[in-house]
Amino acid sequence: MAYRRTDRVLQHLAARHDGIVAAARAIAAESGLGAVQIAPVAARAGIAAGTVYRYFPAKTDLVGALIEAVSARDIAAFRRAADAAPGPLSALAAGLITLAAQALRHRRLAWAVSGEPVDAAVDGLRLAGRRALATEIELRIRAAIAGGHLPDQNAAVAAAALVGMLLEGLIGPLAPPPDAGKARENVQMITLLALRALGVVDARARGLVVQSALPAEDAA
Amino acid sequence: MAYRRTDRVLQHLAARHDGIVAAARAIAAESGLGAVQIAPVAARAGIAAGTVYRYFPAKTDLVGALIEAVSARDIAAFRRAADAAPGPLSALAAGLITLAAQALRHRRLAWAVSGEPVDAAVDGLRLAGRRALATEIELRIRAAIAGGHLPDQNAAVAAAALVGMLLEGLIGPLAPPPDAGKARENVQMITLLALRALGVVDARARGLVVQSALPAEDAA
DNA sequence: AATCAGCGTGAATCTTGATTCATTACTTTT
DNA sequence: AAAAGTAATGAATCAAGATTCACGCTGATT
Repeated sequence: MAYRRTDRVLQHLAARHDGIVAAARAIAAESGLGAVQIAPVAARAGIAAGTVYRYFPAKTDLVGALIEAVSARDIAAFRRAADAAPGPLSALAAGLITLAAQALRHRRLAWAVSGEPVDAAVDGLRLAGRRALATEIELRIRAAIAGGHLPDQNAAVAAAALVGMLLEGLIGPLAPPPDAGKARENVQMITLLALRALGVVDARARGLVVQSALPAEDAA
Repeated sequence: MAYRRTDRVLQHLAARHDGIVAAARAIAAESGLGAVQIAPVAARAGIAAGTVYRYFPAKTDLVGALIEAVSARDIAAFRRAADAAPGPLSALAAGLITLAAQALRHRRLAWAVSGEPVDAAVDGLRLAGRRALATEIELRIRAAIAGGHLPDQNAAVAAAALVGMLLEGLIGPLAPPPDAGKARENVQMITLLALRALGVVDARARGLVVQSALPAEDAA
């Protein structure tokens, strides 16, 4: 017997694993999920195509890992922003504006992970991430309703609708072109729409949106 | 010289053409755009695979025709409903509720044509249909703003956001399951969200939604 | 240093569908 | 009914990518 998996080896394996996901992510961010193909990913990660299969049984699993990673990041950002806010309504506002800003910042990637056409198998994976995000939003909506800050309504449907609104309005094919100058403006506009959709009156919604200044955080 | 294209022949050709599109549409409605493949479409249309190419230079063109047909129908329905309404705001309400109802009625098809993952080429085609719809909505939003029924806002972004909201909220992967019993309820909920998003206050929005009874029109 | 287990390789193989094209079957014209 | 031109056919061809695998390489163990 030889070659026990020492720490060093384990670490190397983990690094490879992450490197592959990172390569996939980079490609997705640049050219969409469709461009996430084994050969290019491997090339980018500096390994052979076959090697990818030592880390992921199938391409679907790789894409799944990629989607999960991105989703997790989005949800964490939403939660962080919401938790830092003083009340349920501003929590929602902060969370939504954070999501919107994030989506816009990593536009291509966000679209790849949540909207871009791929295939049925991948779609299932996406669903999980998307649902997790919707659930998170739903929770906050419920809280705001409970606190009397929003009219009573079906929080699940509202959450789903908001997710669609954000995605399509900011990064979908209909969204305004990525004019850097107007990014902030668009984020605010969408957030305003979202808050009003929930039943916040115009004036109050505008106030909430302006209040929640976009933090300039970053991360690929 | 022989075989001039008589009426009879021309008619036959047109029927074939339509039959192919219809077959594609049926398959898309049942199993999504991904299932729209030459062989199955041909089989369904009762012809050989090669024949499809006598009518469409490439698969992309066939899919394009399908998408265009469905989009046109949706836009016509929206316009009809909006035109029949008494004022700009109720026109919007009626149009949106019609779209929502239509999407829900032909759920699979609507998703195939507007949301389902396929490939980049098809995406371009979709864009046209989606954009046409958004433009139509945008127009109505502008009218309502001009009439002082809505707060001033970026109508283009709002329209895009609404389209996303409707699609995701009703037929996207996050949408509530197609519980026939609650269909009407969901349509109303989404429409309510949409109107409020535009800045209509809750109470008024609810009134508009209830007013616009869903016409029981139909068409595959 | 010798040995061994698992890692890495990348060319070859497989799969899935779109697309082509030589051939056959129809329609129309004379 | 023969001629002449189209339409339809569907098996064969192509293309794009995912996946496999026999073999060489490396680090771990003794």
